Amino acid sequence: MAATIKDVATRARVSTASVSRVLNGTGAVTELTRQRVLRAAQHLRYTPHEAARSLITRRTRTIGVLLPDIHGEYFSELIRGIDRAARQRGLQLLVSSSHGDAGEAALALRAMNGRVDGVLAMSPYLDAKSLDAALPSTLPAVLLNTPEDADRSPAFVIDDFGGAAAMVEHLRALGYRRIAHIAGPEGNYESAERLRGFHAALGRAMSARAVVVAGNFTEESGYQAGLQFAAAEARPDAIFAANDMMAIGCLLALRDSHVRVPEDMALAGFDDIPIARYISPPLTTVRAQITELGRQSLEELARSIEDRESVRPERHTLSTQLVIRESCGAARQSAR
Amino acid sequence: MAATIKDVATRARVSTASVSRVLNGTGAVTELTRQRVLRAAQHLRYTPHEAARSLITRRTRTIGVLLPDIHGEYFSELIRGIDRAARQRGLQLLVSSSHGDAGEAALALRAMNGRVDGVLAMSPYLDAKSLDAALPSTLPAVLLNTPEDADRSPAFVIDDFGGAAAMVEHLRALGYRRIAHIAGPEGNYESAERLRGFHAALGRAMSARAVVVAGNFTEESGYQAGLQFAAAEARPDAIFAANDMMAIGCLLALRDSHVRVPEDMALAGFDDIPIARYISPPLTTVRAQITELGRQSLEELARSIEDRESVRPERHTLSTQLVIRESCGAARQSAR
DNA sequence: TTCCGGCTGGTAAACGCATACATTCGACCC
DNA sequence: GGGTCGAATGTATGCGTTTACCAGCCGGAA
Repeated sequence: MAATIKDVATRARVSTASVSRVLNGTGAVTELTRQRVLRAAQHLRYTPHEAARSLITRRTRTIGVLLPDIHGEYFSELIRGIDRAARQRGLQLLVSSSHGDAGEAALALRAMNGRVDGVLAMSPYLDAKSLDAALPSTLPAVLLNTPEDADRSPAFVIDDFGGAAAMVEHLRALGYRRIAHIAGPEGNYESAERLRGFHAALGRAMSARAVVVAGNFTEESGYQAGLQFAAAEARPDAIFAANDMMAIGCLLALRDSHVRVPEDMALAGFDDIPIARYISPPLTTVRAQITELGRQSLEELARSIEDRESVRPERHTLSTQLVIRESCGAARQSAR
Repeated sequence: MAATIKDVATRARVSTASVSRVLNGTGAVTELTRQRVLRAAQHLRYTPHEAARSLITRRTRTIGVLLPDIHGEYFSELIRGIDRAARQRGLQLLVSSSHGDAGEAALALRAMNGRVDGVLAMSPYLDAKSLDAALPSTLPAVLLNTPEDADRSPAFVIDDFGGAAAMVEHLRALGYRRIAHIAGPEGNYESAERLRGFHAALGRAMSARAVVVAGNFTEESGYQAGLQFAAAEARPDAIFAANDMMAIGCLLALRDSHVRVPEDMALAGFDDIPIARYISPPLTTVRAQITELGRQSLEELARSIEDRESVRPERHTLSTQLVIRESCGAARQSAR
């Protein structure tokens, strides 16, 4: 059994109140008792029981993080941003991953109740309202890449539509006309937005006959799509994948099919994960500020925990940026 | 204010004890009261306060994870393994990253006290004994890649020595004689072991005149080392980097210096992070079972939480495997 | 009818801590 | 020397749960 505050009090021959006062630096104490308490605590290797503590202080200094996955470069970047900001503010992170449906997410949320001061939730498959509904209504939350506006929580989203549109315009400006798209998973908000941007930038005529292949954000699905494009009788001259991992899978398929990139076919991705600039040819892509997404949403959450009144359920959109490398045959640039 | 068990009890016109019994399925209750409680709980959207709960049950169903960093492919893989195993067992993860020194780590550990059932700690800079010392002595723990054996905690480590030695032997078998090493950071256990393996496999004579450049596991440090090798008057014919990220940085430097890999210089890494097979030439490296490291250590921790008696402070070593790709000029293989 | 035993369900204590409030004690002033 | 005031410390309550223990009730057996 670990030592409790009582043990320390007994050993220091003071009351538990004094121990608490010394250890938290609250209230006045004589130097003598201070020393006595400190010595006793040290001797017993006393560490306060945080659960008991937060029960009464109503503060946990912990943020719950709800993600659909935790693996891969995208989430690694996201968590990096969250983690940095959290560490800076001395907050802990209680993470929970893989939530296929609303039920699972609700379950995870329940497990967090009473153990976190707020929740950061990414639910590209779940609209904000049902997530809001699953949340204890008093718990501050910030939503990431969520379809609709929430009633009570701020949201941070990547400008998927704008980014995709910009990329397609870039491809058109380079002269590509038969532009195909590898879409992300069905029902995913970001997939949908990127697809919407793709169509919007193509314009009505091209959009109508544009080839869109279904993918699911994995390398493997990109590979399959790539094989399909390579074998097609009317090959596209450019492929825009809804994320970088699929673009990479596609690249490998094209390589295996002896289709040269960018000479025979241009290839572009989305996200600008670190790996994008290492492959060859370096991948032209859309930079999404993923780390920044994590950082800003945590900052906002921390703010709304400190001052619950100041919270407004606004929607913040993070801009994207075209990153032109070599996979689309545009002017050569250094990959570094 | 969120609803408490009392509110539910009041609304259902029963005692809190009955509510607890219904919700936890413990103890006998009439179907009538069961329905009443369930309805009241649902109406109030009641969710138990986990902190209060774990205070009395002495169970948190949460694992504390202490890592030096949380970012990059290596840790992403590690967390993936941990997360999978945790999810399977219904455990939550309280993560804490970036612990430069023992003091910081101890602080993080304190913040976890009373909120976790056990701790998974990776401290390549910290020996097990001082970590053990910082831990509340009753808290089960499992150590990752730790220098020494712990007195009371099991440890899981990668066979860094064996892996490095195998790689160097492979390079020697290919005919390389001037083999250089880019070492990991000073004081890091894995760096030291990999360096030790490097020297051991070279044998006394070659080892004595082998060039070792200091790095710190980052791409940038690998890049700097690469520049250095390219400019050296007596160029090495092969470079073995202590991890893949440095190998990649080195590769970029060599490319910038117009040194061809593997024709002019062979290059090998360590870890086999996902990116290793995407770069060109695909990187010959040592596969470390990082995901497995995470999985197994979590499993062991979960076991020792369930049955504290069964714990023995054993040291488990995970084997490594040579992954031969193209960066060392060995027989060409498919990168997929 | 009486008594006993098994279900139900309530009462209250405990988990470890912070803190409002009460108490004590010494110093200081008149 | 008595009174006042403030600092130091102790006492006790409550945070939201679970659970040991006990009381009541009902049915069945004698």
